Amino acid sequence: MARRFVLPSRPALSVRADFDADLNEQQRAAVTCGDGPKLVIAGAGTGKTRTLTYRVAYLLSQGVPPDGLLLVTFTNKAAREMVGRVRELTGIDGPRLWAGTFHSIGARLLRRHGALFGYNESFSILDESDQRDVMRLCITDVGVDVKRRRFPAPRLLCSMISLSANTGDPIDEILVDRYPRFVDWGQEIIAVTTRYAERKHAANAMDYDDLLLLWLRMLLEYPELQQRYAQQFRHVLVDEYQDTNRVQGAIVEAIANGSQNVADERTASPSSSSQSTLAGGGEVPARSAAVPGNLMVVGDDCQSIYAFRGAHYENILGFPERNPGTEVFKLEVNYRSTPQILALTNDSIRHNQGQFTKELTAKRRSGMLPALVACNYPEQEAAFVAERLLQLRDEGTELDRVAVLYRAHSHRLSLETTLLRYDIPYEIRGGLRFFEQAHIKDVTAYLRVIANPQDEVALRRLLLMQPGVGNVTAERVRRAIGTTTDAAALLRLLTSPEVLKLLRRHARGPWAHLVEMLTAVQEKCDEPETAIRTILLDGYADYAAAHFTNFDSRMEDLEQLAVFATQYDTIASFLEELVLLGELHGQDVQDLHRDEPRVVLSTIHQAKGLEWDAVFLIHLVEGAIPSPRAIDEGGEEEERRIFYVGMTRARSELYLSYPIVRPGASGSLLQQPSRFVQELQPHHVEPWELAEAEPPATARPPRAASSASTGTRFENRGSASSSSRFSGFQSADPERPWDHDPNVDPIWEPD
DNA sequence: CTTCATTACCTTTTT
DNA sequence: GGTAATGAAG
Repeated sequence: MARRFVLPSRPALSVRADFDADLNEQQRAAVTCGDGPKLVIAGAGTGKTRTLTYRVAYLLSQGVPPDGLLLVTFTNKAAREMVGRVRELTGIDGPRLWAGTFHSIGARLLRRHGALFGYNESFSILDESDQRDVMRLCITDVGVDVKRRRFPAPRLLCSMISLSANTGDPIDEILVDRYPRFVDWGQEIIAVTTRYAERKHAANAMDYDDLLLLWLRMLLEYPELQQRYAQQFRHVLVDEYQDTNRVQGAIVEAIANGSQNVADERTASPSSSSQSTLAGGGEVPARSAAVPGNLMVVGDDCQSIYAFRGAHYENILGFPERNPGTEVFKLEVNYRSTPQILALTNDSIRHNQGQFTKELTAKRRSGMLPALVACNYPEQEAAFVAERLLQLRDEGTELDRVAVLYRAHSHRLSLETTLLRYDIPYEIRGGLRFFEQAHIKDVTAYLRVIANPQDEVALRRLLLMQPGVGNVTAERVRRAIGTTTDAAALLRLLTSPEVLKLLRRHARGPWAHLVEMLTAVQEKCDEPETAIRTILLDGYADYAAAHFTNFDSRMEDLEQLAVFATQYDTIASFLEELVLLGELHGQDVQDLHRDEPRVVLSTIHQAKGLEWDAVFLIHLVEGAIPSPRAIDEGGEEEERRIFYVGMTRARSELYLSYPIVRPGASGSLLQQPSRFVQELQPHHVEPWELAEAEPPATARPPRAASSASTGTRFENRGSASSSSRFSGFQSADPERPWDHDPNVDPIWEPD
């Protein structure tokens, strides 16, 4: 028997947090509760983040060591902010908290334990376009007779696989449910996806889903690891739990309940249960919930908007049943929005069934009624937003405290051109990601090949950039090289006679240059910034000049990439951040230059968790929201939740607008306002009437407007800011958007 | 074999 | 506007 050694309990930290003064009663209850499973239902604007950070601070103050906490957030940015806040509250200098997204924590653990699944610690992480590249190769590998009938595009195949991974349903089931038109291709699709897994594995590369799946497999198939992490992470906290999927739910429950489950897992043969589960899909096994651990999940079922990527609404709804003894906390005091906005959002979400009952009450003072603005055309809607933005700025609301939100990226197009015309500075969130642009991927491909010499995707990218090298040569080179885990060995292979003889004569000069560049990068593998600058100076700048029309802006991007890279000590850590941290645009890079306040343009999805003084929700028409394609996925209720999330971002002013006419090539279509707008009780909103000022004599009177231009201005009747008037469109460019389409008939009549 | 041009098809939301 | 598949010229 081992000797018994008792560790003294750690001294409590000097915590600056005032748990009495800083929190309301509901928050304090959640922050200071004891052990066991906890579900915190935190309505929009009720101080969810505050509660979570104070909970962490509280646990630390109770002597829980920093690395005994696992804090899972929805974005890495949120994790950084929370850790910073905890640092302020506890006075701990850089607590070694495990905080991050599921994906980044998964990556961190798999760097350590990936060998269990045949990966080494320098595995690459594939983004979506990498996945598509691999998938395209797999289709040719399998030799699908694409001509016979339309075979799903690589992009579709990737989303099938991803959906299968995140829901746990096997591919053929996914086909039947979501892609019935491809059911006939079932055999081939399975062959291709199998090949995809092989290629990925051979490249020592994981995709996003692997970071979750392999993490879960690690816990389920290796009970000693499960036990180890269950003992280390005595407290698991999960934010935005309503948007977790089955795999993520299983991961946290496996950790939180690991110490108890170990006995079960050992008796039940682990290989039989878990392998079948994960290899081919199938059910994620129901966790045996004998003695639940310290798992606190925080979320708002009303804000679950990620079903499209496998978010499992049941995770949060069924949490109390799955975890007996769950204590449920509710945060219902809203600090964000005015009572008027809250009344409207409560009214809207009431139309959903199946949710935890809660009624948010407002803490803030009374404000203006939310505005309901019917517009003729998208361009008029955009002009309204632009004019109102200028007014708000005049009234003292800076543009960076305002956001314009929409359901889909495409809805912002007319707005963007209008803002340019008005010279209103704006910032777009999302859309194409920084690191997914071709020139960024080109440059990082050099780094990837050095960091992970097996990275076939990156190597292939480099090869195809070489003159005289195409698909066929690239594939031959890959075969000739085989697999190496050593960068130096790879460089030697690249210059070996076997490889060189595959090249055409005129390709050999550039080839030598490629190898030189890679060698230079290898020498700089501890200085990502220098490595990037070397690549740029040694040749990529020339390549870009020859291949891109907008050479200048691309080089600026790359310069910013180099600046960003200064934060990292190694190429490996730099690359990992880059892939997992999607949003580089907004915060980290561009703000270096312009510090002028800018209005934010964003999808509702990306606005999650944020707030602004004034929010415009635009394009609220049937066909846009709810999105027709979404009806058979998350369903109407999820779309209503998206609408709800959008509205609840607003602190003081909320504008709901919709264009009535959709101009099209073959004439114009009349559109209905979104059902979510129509179902609102009228007394919760104030209709604003748009009327256009008489145009300058030089311009032709707009046809559609002629019927509506009885008044020359709109008024926001009785609102707090009624002194300001909508001044019409005189300042607009003479080239008026509604003149573009002479086929448009004035089919809209004001009532 | 590579490269360029032309075609058809789609574009909800993202780590 | 963007990507993917196809065909034709060098």
